[in-house]
Amino acid sequence: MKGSSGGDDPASQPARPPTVKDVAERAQVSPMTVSRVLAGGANVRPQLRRRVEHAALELGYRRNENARSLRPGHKSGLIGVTITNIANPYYAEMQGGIEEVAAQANRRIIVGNSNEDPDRERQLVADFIGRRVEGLIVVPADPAHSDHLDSDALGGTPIVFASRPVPGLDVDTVLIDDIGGAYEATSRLLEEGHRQIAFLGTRTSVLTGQRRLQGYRNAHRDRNVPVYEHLIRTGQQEAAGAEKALAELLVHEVPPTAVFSANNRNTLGAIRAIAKFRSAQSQATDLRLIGFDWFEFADLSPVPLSIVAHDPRELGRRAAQMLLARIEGDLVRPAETVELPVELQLEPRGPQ
Amino acid sequence: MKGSSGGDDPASQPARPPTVKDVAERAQVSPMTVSRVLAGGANVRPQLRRRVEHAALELGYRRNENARSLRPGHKSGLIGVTITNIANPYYAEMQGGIEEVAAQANRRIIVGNSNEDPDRERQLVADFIGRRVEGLIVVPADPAHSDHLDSDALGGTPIVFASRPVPGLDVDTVLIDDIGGAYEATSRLLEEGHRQIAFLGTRTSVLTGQRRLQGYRNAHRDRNVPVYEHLIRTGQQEAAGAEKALAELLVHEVPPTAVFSANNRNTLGAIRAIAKFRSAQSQATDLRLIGFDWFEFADLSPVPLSIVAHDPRELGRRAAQMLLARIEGDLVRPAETVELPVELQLEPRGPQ
DNA sequence: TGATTGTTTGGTATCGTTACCAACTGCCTG
DNA sequence: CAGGCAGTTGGTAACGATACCAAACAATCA
Repeated sequence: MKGSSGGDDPASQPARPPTVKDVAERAQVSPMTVSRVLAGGANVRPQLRRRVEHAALELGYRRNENARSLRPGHKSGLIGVTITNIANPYYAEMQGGIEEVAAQANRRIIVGNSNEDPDRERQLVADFIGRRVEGLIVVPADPAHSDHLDSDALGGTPIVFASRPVPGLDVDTVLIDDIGGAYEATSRLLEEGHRQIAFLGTRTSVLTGQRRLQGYRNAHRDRNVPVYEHLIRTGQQEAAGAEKALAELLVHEVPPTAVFSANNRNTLGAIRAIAKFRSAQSQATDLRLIGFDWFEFADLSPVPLSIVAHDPRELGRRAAQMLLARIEGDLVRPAETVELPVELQLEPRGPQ
Repeated sequence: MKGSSGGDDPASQPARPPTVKDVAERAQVSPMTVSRVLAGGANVRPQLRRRVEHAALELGYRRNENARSLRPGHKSGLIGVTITNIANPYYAEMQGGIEEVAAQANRRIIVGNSNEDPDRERQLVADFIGRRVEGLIVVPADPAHSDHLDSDALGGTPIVFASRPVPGLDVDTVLIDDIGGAYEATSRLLEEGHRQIAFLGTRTSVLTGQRRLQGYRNAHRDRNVPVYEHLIRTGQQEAAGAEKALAELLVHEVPPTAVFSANNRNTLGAIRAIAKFRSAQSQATDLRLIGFDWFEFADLSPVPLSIVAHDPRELGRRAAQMLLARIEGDLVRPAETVELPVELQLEPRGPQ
């Protein structure tokens, strides 16, 4: 490296990155020879090879991958990822899993935040395809507006849905076993003798929430235990709403003796509601609480808590693996949906 | 769109994405006219324009951005981001802030996980430059091994360091006010009358940790309060280590009456240690605890807690803004270091 | 020595796109 | 009716890299 920053002459050069041609001139060879050296140096005289390597180093030459990917047979090495909310630790973990597998396959990920907006998602996907990504991993923003995710619309670019299904599209999908996890948790509560179990969840247009409610209902049905509809409270996206909802239920004439909360936001609200209710009442009326999703510091909950734990990182890994399988040839295999197992932890443990 | 997936003939075509040439043939015009239509359609007869638009839609044509970025004057629209640990919610938030600002400037981010390994970081940066990213945002893995981040080595690609400084490199940097935050927290404890304040932190090769320790020392120095060196415990990267370290201090002959913990991992360990110590002792010996970093559910801590809160999302935003300023022309302004303010929250609040 | 083989090197064309220029159209003006 | 002009269209070249072929050369054998 030379001492100055940028090109050779700070003033005269317009700081254009060097090309094979520049390296070739400096090494007094043809561009082809430079290309050959950079490709491994087979069938190049050692003397020339050293000269070229030296010139490349001096100029700070880097192959232009965009130009390279233009040539027939070459791929971009990019995988496009759209996430509904990057800042959510759950999806952050998932992205970590995707990146891990992609990196092993020498691919980079290009990430966009759809912010739960299908229009934004459409733009992002269009941009990614324009960059000739080899494949897409998408957390679908809205199953009802997903025409742009149809394989026809993608022109053959492989795609995998992560975390949320899109009914009607025949596409590889990786999900958490929402139904099974909710079923297991509810069953546990029923087996412990509870007959009035509150359900706290998000709005049911989020399919994940819908599936967890279904597991709750299935568990009741299979044991011939009636569901108290007034104990089912959906629509709480944030902790504050969940706290309010449970607080109302606790003073109902038929109050719950146990609570199943369908995600960690609702669990947090439930914990607060129970903690406040306990300090208001003189006796220690501890409600039984099971929540879907692990969260940091779950083991420090001031209220006894069990959780349905799962591994978003593994979800990301699996999605990336399925995508790479498609990319590396298997385009005919029928679309597949994988449901990752969950684990009912009676005592929450540390990070997974 | 046609009914079949991929090209026109599922069997005969090798599923190559359509090009301007394909669209031109179908619309019975020259490639140039197609290009013009796609560029906005100025000076094209409406009839032809419609024919081209129709043909493009039918074929599912998308401009190849890689080919486009090859032409002089055009940029890649990519920003490279390397993070030491994507799964850490702190950096996930930061990435969210970067993406937000980048998206507004119609840029995509391409993300790699360095996993605290400077070699991996070097590879990622090389790859990004090969893809002709317009700029880089890097959380430096190891300040001592950062030659590859020198502006000479980058060949003029603008770079911004986020969250951690690299002494010796004259580069735009966005930091948290570590020293000030630690100073403020420690000062508060001293003003409350505490004279034996434990310090829990990471290994000091992480400069962030080093800066927080400095703030702790400065607060003592400015008030002429001696520091008990045995109360300073660094080297705990995870909660388990922090719990053990504090447990040892609590049975020391000169035990702490308050604890300052320099990051959320250590805070978690401290909470656990204090909770266990409290239940072991019969009396309620509540240690005063202040921790650096906000974390989810901090308000649910079973042990009284104050925190030094800051906003990683804003950090990401600022880094992206500084980078974009460089990209969009301002290459001569001298390198700048910004320290974002922190807030001492005596009662932890919800997410920022 | 001439023919044959193998190695090293460079010229040319191409990937997909678009800037630039040239050519052509139809229309208006002098 | 020639000349000019605005509007429209297509040909050519270039961005950076490299696969393919051909040329030049050295080494080997009959």
